[in-house]
Amino acid sequence: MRAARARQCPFIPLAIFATRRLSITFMRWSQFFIPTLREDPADAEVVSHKLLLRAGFVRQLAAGIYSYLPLAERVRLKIEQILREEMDAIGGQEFFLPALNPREIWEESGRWTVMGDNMFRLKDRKGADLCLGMTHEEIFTAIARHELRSYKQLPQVWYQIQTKFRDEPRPKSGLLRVRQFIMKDAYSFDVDQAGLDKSFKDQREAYIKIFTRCGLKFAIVEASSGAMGGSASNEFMVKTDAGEDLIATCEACGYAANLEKATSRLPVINDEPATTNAPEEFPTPGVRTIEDLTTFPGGASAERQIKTLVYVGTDANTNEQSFVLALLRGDHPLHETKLADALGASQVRPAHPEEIRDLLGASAGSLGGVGARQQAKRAGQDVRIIADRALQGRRNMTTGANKDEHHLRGVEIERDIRPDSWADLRTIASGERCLNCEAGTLEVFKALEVGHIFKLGTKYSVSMGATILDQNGKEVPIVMGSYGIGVERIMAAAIELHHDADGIIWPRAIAPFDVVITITNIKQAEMKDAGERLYAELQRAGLDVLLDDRDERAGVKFKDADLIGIPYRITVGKKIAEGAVELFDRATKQSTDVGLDEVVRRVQGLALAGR
RNA sequence: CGGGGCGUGGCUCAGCCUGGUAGAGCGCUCGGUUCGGGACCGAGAGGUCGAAAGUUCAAAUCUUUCCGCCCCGACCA
Repeated sequence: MRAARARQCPFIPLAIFATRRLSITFMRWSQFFIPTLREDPADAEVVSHKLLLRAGFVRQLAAGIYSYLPLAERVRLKIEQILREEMDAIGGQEFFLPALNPREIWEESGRWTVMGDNMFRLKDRKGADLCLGMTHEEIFTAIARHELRSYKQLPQVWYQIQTKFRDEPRPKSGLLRVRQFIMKDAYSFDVDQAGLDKSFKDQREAYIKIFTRCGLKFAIVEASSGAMGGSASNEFMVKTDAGEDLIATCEACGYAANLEKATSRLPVINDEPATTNAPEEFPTPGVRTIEDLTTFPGGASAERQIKTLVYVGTDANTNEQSFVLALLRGDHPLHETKLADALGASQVRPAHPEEIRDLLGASAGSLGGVGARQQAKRAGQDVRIIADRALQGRRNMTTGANKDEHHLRGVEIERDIRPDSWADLRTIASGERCLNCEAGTLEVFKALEVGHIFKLGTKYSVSMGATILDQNGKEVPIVMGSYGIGVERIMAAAIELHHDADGIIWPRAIAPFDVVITITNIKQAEMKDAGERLYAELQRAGLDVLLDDRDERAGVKFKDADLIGIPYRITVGKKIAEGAVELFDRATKQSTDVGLDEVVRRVQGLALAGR
């Protein structure tokens, strides 16, 4: 641990002289660059953004682009050190790959197109296309395919801590959603699925250690793999209203999933048998919505209706677009990611009104699955019908007739519509029963994604030709995994979780300093001398110490110290006459008198306990 | 990309509706008094009012275009 700390502050172990000089020069508040602000900056909305600005950690350069000032840099280095230690502990080897990538490599995987406008692109002087890396599957795979030949070389776990670029449609919330950020991304290379399972498990356990050490409370949830491809993925989520994801958790059994994946148990509905053996059309003038039809005479309650949504999906492999009808129970909202996943689509969008009319001959509000295929065929189109599982076995339902202001009743889905496939398409809601256990109820929370691990499988190795010879001398694609952590998001999440009205309360392991010494009156020699002595002793004890030697009133110093969130403060004041100082705990705001001879040991014990 | 808001000293904002040539608080500099929870008094420095074009005798203020930033939505490995 000591060696690790030394690496983080390269000058310390080199020479005693250097240590004293540099430290004494740069860790004094009077010279250290900490531009605190008295008022909340106008542009900041979320707590972490406000505090990072106010406490002098960051400054904004452009939308979603931030400069990290010395305090933030120190936090960054501490987080990265934890990342390195935990990656190294599971056999990870650190790389450093280019952020500037040629177009060709991204075309091999197909993601030059898939990434769309989210990718920053540029041309060099010769006119060749380049991009700024959003993630590094392609580049690592390119190295693997050239250099890895035999199963004997596997497994490999490669990682880097690198800047990523994403042209977010809407950067927001300070460091939570930015266009340039630092990511620890790791990639595993295995011979087979069993190897991947092991690598994935190693990463998962390392992630638990990392986030725990960083002072975050988090949930591990099942998630969609999305454009990354692959078979399984887990997200590491911090519950906070500043987050943009929604997750569902079950207190009873610990089930947790992103809403894009979450399922629940619904009460069984026993339909009355249909009175007819075919759907019956009836006029519904003025009815446009599910709601309208619930109150229309001869209509149906929402859970007895079939909602029909027309989407256009882009195939993830061929990039071809096609129409799809998504069928849900009338009172169930669609989750678009679930639809995309079910279709194997890279993206889906609602069809435009004209497209709908051309396809089905009616407008939204009167659409239905009955006869939709034939309608589409007449229009020279194909349409795939995919139905939510909650509709399975339902009969005597009501839905649109594909004829404006007409509906059908007595619809039996399996008989009258015969969907091409069934899938979980609906968005679940808080309070629904957990599917994973008997007793639990699901709660939905807002959460911030701080890490995401994927079982990629052979998506990249196949498309990019990364193969090795297995034990039988047979050429097989390498089985890959991909594992990311957002460094700034850890920083911001820690603040979202740990702050009060006075400012940040850093978790000890990632605080920019372990302790701040506040000399209440710098002009009093006795206080100043005692502060200086403590400063030197604490540094010698291996702590990161900030000495507040500014010629300011005590109140200003206390406010600033609280704001920037150093876990411990030693106040050198009047009690110095009796040989005592105060030890202030930022988190609990408890202050205790401690003898000068004892304070170094006390602080050392407290601060290092958090490592 | 759709909707909304905002751009005025370093920061937070007023002035704009009703044109007449720029203000406050905080911060900063100097002097003095203070000195354990963002002190007080006095004296200062600091602004092409986001940019361009237009209207006008005259534009921070009115008009047009553009740029930037924030929020909601869409989107989001």
